[in-house]
Amino acid sequence: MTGIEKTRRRVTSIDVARLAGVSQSTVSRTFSDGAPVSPEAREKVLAAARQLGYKPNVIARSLITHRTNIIGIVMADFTNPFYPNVLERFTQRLHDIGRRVLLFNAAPDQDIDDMLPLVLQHQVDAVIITSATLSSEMADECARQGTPVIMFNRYVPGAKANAVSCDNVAGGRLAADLLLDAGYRRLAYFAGKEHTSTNVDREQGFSERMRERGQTEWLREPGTYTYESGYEAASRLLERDDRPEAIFIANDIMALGALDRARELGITVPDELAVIGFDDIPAASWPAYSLTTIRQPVNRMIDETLELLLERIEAPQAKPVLKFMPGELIERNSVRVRERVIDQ
Amino acid sequence: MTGIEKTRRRVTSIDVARLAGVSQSTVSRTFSDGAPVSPEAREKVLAAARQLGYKPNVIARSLITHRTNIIGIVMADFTNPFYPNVLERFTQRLHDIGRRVLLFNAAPDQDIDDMLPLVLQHQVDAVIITSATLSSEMADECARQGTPVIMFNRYVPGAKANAVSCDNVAGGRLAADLLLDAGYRRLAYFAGKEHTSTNVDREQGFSERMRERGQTEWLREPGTYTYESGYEAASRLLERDDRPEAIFIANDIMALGALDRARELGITVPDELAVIGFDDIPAASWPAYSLTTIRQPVNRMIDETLELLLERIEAPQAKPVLKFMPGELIERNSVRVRERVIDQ
DNA sequence: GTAGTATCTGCATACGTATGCGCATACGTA
DNA sequence: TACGTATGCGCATACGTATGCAGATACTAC
Repeated sequence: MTGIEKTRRRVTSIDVARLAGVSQSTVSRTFSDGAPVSPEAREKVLAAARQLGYKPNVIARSLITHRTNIIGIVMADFTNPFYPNVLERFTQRLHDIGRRVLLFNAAPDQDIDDMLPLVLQHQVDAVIITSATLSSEMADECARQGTPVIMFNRYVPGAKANAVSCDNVAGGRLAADLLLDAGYRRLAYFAGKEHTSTNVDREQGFSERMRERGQTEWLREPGTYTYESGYEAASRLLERDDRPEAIFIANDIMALGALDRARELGITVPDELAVIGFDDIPAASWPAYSLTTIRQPVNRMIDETLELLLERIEAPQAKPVLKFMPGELIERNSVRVRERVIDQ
Repeated sequence: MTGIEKTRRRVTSIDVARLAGVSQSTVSRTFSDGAPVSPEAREKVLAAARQLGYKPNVIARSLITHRTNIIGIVMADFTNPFYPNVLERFTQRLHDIGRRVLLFNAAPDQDIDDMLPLVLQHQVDAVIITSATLSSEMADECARQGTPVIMFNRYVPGAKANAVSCDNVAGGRLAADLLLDAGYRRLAYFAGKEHTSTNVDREQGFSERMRERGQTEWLREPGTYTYESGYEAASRLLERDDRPEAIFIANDIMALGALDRARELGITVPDELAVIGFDDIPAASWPAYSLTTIRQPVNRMIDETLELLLERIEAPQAKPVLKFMPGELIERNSVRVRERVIDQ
């Protein structure tokens, strides 16, 4: 090209100003939207900028505007296919509204509280935390500093932090209803990670509804929201004499593990065993599984999260909000079609 | 707490200095590793910082050091389970060496060239591009600005950009050998996205080896590296009268789609049909599929990428490098065990 | 003709931190 | 005691941009 071979020094707004014959302020204004610049000045600046290959330095800009346009996202569980999907959509949507994503990966059992100060040092405009929770002290710390925090798919009942989540209690009730309506009686619940709000709520909804419908006993196996834990829970339970007829499994990826184990044991689904999961990950619809599940309304949850996020960036001190969105039953072939309900 | 209720103004190193009775420089030195500070001064500073809740502002720091400790990662294909895994490991490893990740999501057919200027504006120390390629002009632009770029799992033959990739040609040869050794003769190749280096190389290796071993004809179906495209390619091919005995499929997620379609059609694997994939994603090892595949050495590829990255951050003008790492054949049950080779 | 308004511009300063430089102090040596 | 060296410190400035303010210009209205 006609390349300026300075090659070394980075080009700044001052260089552009000099070349264009205007002040540095005018260059700055040319690259800020609303600012008043005459068409001629703007043109000279843009030409000079093009010639020098100038791009505004967002670091320097952030320092003075106190806005980075960066959103911190803390993500804990990449092995569950539900979350990469969530991350992708968040990233796309945020990109479209001019925000960038600073990604933090919390190790499975790492305390988020250690990670958050690192996030805050970057002066992010807000933080989204998925599949992990925050202590109330840390939530307070963020509030004090004026950085909004939104938890996605988790919440802490007491804490002063915003959260958007699926209505997992209602989802658990749906699952119980579906299995009972279909005529299954010996049921089981495969738990996800203990003490997570998703697991607690799904189990609570399931249990509530079971009792309301006169059921008092069912089996329970612990798990960790991984494929392997679903596979192993199924191993333990399906070789018993009193093996269950139907299982509500706390998430889809565990359910796939359980279905694979059932297949290995020659147990046919849904005749000898029904399985219902939670999330509706892509693999749930694959013919190999055709998993009946409760779909989380991911798009709406993300919409709500972003809306809340933008609100809180404007008004950080507003009162924390919890939003719950209903899940949707997706019937496939891992639960037999429900009998017509005659009595009751 | 005993909380200072200033609540409004953000606390700076000057505030800490005033409270600690030292200069702002000393505060700065206390929070920079190698700098000389007396133990007493350091203690006073840390106490004051704790009391005020001070955390260094990395934005301001970057402005003057010309280092952000941020690595830009551009990721194009979240739906292929291979990549979330890669992203997770990159994020972890970078975190461990004190770097953060600024994440960019390129839409499937979006031109990366439009996205890169946005990345560069953030003064990232380096850029990693996965499952996407860069024009040579953009590569030059990055070089000119002194920002190293490394492509992961893709490369552009002519471009002045670093790349780390699996040796896909060798992988394609492995696949051909495995299928021919096992006695399959009517073969097919299911292609990934055309014009990607992964697809071109895998197909080239496969074709080369086929010809070397006297094969001149095989089938070919186009695809896009998605589950659906594998499913559909299988639909088209498996209902023909001359359907193939064995398929080399350009990646695992497509192979899962093909296996599911074969199952629906009642075609037994590996007796009536063999399938070999590429990547070794987690689902490949699930009993439902038990997919024979060529494993990419992800950990070593990531190690190499990071090593190269750190080198190039120190010396951005060094000559671009291409690194290829061999894949490993993982034999499961989607290809029958190979016959003992008698003649030849 | 003057006053008033609207539009644009440059000056100066601020954002929060890092760091070269010169000085002060402490220590060890002869 | 005098000197050299090493260490710690504060001053001042730099990083690259945004923006309040006042001055300049052009235009309108009276």
